[in-house]
Amino acid sequence: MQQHTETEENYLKAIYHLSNVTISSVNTSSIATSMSTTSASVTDMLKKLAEKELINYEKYKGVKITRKGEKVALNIIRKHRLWEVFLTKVLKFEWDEVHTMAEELEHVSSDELIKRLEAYLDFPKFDPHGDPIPDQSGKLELNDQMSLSSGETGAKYTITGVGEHSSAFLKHLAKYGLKPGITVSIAEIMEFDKSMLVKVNKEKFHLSLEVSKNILVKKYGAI
Amino acid sequence: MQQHTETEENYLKAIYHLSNVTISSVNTSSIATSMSTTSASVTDMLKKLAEKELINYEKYKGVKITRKGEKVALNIIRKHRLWEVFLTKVLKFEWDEVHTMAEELEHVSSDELIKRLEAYLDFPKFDPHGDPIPDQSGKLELNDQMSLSSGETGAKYTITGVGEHSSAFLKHLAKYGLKPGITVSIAEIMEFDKSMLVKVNKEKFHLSLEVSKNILVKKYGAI
DNA sequence: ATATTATTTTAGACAAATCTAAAAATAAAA
DNA sequence: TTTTATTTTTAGATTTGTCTAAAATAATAT
Repeated sequence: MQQHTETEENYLKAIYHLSNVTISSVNTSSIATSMSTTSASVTDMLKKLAEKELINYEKYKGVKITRKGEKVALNIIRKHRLWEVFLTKVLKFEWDEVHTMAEELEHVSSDELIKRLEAYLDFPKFDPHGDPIPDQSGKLELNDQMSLSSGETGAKYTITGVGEHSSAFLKHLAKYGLKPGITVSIAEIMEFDKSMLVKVNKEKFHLSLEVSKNILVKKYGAI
Repeated sequence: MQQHTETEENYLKAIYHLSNVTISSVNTSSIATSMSTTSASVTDMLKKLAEKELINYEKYKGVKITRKGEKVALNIIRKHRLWEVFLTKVLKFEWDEVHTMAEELEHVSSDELIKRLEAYLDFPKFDPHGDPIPDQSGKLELNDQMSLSSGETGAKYTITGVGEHSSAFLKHLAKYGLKPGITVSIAEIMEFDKSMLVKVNKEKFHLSLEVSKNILVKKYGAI
């Protein structure tokens, strides 16, 4: 069952994620960027993945992940997110420091281990960043969230996730105490640069558009 | 800090274990056997480990682990055993099925993760097989246990560990419900083959010398 | 449409860990 | 002390994933 190398799994995960933010097919250089490697290396790997029917690949025409490849990717993502819940909920790590550890743990854990871990954690539906956790068959609950940047002045929102997972961004949010579960209200939206003033328990923060764009929310009370 | 490959770590672990059951230096072929590989591969790796000063190696003369190498080995063993406790105590796996999973987890977990896991598990001193868990500095509590095979007729003993960790042996013991913590009394020792009849809560089992030799115990009440 | 630029692929090399087969060194036996 | 047997090491190949530099293809601009 577990017939893929760690590297193959990482490529599949990257391709899966890129597929969700790409209109047509995923191209070589975007994979190279997200994997911090060269296009030449990516091309080599694409051949291997296509050989295993995990992706559909045509020379010079980019890549589409197959049903089979998607299942593998979702299984890795499932493991990653469950480990993130374990690290924050059980071992009390901060939500902005668990990504790298989960990145390693996701590859070593057997399906059976993960099944038990999931039960032990009481079947969480979302990870600490608000991303949905696929079930054993790969199904995941869609979280119909909006970007804080499209909110209205005076309205109240509860943070449900983030649109950017870099450590730098997460640490930036952590400084303001912003994370999933926290409720904010928009006090003012600046006309000239669309930056906003938000209120969190009496404290006010100024968020640039770049930041508010990547904060995902639901209307307060809509959860 | 974590500058060694997984393979190097596995070799060090094997050499460390072999050192504890070997009078003089560890030879190439015993390492090859315990790693299920060839002597040629072992020789290659020994050069690499010697280069890093993790072992002392002289051509044709075998190997001695250095202080530095021992620290690395003990750190891996620490991780392995703490994960075994987690898998049995928290995820409710059986003691005879956790070895392989721990073998993978031991390499991915950072020292910080393990420190937190250890605290969460309430600083266990022994793993599910009765083997001592090294602390952060590599110190481990010596368990002064004896082999059940050297016990006396009529005496009562509590199982504290095993001298053999193969899955086959552990599953064999599991069939009789024998594991660390269980108390047995020796009903009879057969003269001709040193096999023994032991009593566990009113049930009697016949154990061959091969088996009783690898069951480690303490006198009942001496814990 | 042709020239220029950007992207993608191939070719050839490299490092890690492994293997088989042959050579060298050590240990055991005659 | 030779001879024989065993163990260990070297030599040369293989696999996986990577790289650089060059060639091929596609996209853009004039």
